Amino acid sequence: MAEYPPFAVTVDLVVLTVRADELAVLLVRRGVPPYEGAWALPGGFVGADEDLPDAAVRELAEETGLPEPAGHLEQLGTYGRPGRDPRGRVVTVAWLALLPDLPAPVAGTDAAAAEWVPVAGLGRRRLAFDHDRILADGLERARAKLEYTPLATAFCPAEFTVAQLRTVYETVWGTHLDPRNFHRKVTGTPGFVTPVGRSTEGDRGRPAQLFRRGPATLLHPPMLRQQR
Amino acid sequence: MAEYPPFAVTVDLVVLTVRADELAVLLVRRGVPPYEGAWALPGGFVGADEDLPDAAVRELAEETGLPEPAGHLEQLGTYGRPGRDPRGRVVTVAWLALLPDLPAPVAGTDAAAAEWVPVAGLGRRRLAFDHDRILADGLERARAKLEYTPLATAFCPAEFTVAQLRTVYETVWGTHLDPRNFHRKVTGTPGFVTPVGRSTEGDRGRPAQLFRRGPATLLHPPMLRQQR
DNA sequence: GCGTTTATCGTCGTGATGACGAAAAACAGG
DNA sequence: CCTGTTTTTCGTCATCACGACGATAAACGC
Repeated sequence: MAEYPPFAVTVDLVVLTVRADELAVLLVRRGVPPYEGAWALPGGFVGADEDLPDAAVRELAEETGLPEPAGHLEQLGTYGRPGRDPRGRVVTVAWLALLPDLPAPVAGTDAAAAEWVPVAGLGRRRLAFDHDRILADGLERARAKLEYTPLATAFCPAEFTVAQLRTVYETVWGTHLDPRNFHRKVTGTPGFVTPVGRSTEGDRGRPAQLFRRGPATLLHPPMLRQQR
Repeated sequence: MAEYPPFAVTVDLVVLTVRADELAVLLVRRGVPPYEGAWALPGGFVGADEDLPDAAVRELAEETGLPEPAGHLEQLGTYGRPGRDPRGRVVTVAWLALLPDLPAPVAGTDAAAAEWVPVAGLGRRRLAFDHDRILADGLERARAKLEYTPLATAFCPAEFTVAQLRTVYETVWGTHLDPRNFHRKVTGTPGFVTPVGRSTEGDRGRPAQLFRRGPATLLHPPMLRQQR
């Protein structure tokens, strides 16, 4: 293998959650060069004998402090433009994680502290390396996948109401959805959600039925955002 | 960078086409160990100063013998399980290419000759490395993307008839579609196809209008396969 | 008891779709 | 020239999904 150019391989994570009616991404502030002091996606190098999904799960656990989160993790894409890392030829495998709002504070074992940053407020702020592009791709992937998969449930706790699920769609898409039509669509799509049998109490208004995510892996027909 | 484990990085291609009413994948027969004599996806190592898309385009051109094919190329996923290549730690970035049926014979510059192999006939035949899994992922991606993108046109020549496009869908999905409803759907979806103005001649039956692919990048609403 | 809030059920019109009929436009063969 | 065949293209109709609402149910605060 010595005749082939050597690469370093990293994993980077686009970790999204919905908290306080805002879509937020997990970012770290870099404490060492390059890009010292800049915001960046959490990530790290892949071990010599480590599988790629294992490296992503390990980094996710390190950054969120949770052993086995109930969310969703999928490969997003791989970025390897020469010069994207001034330290050398580094190819990064980016992953997209969708998590429920974590009650535990985010404090990784790394020196750099991680923070939830609302994506709406990122504006013109530049991330380190090519992480702007990776984040943009992750957001687009998440928004698109809500349409034809039940992945919005990954943003919710294990048991949730239809209104909570609707808030996820509205927050990720930045749109407003009719509560009645949304309710009909969610409860009418086979396998999307399954009723628990209990209801919420103590909130304002009529108690809502509690659901868990259903067995469906694809929504037929999909939940389309209106395009106008 | 010396403190981080070194990897070799390759690109592998899932190149699909529709020919003779069959979905076919471009495969090469390996001439050197490991997996000597086995079928494998075409691919190769990424250059020391080469971007990943450039490497994929280069390999595609080498294998198909065409400088700039009119098809579609997108990143499929990255596979890096330790042990997937007996020569060492190799991470491969897989790409999915959809091409029209090439009139030119496929003869790459590599020693190993490339061949179109119908995917239906692959059956229990094992490909080298983890290429079975990569091919399966590529097929699933292609089938899914026909639903909500106009990518079926990538399987067609620059000018095509509605019937040719329908054959693509039927071949990739393995289903039968009603010609009248398909015609209504294709011509009624804005931006899917644009009429050329001319028609076919010499074929059997009524001459068909010729179309080019339209400007749309997403199909709204999507062309759903019936699930029953 | 009453207003407020939220969840859930209905209704109605519209547009997309599956199933299918029918006409149009070419050709082959008598 | 006529007829049958093939394929494209246009219509029709019932059904279903969906957007835009109205209406009711079930909690709470006062």
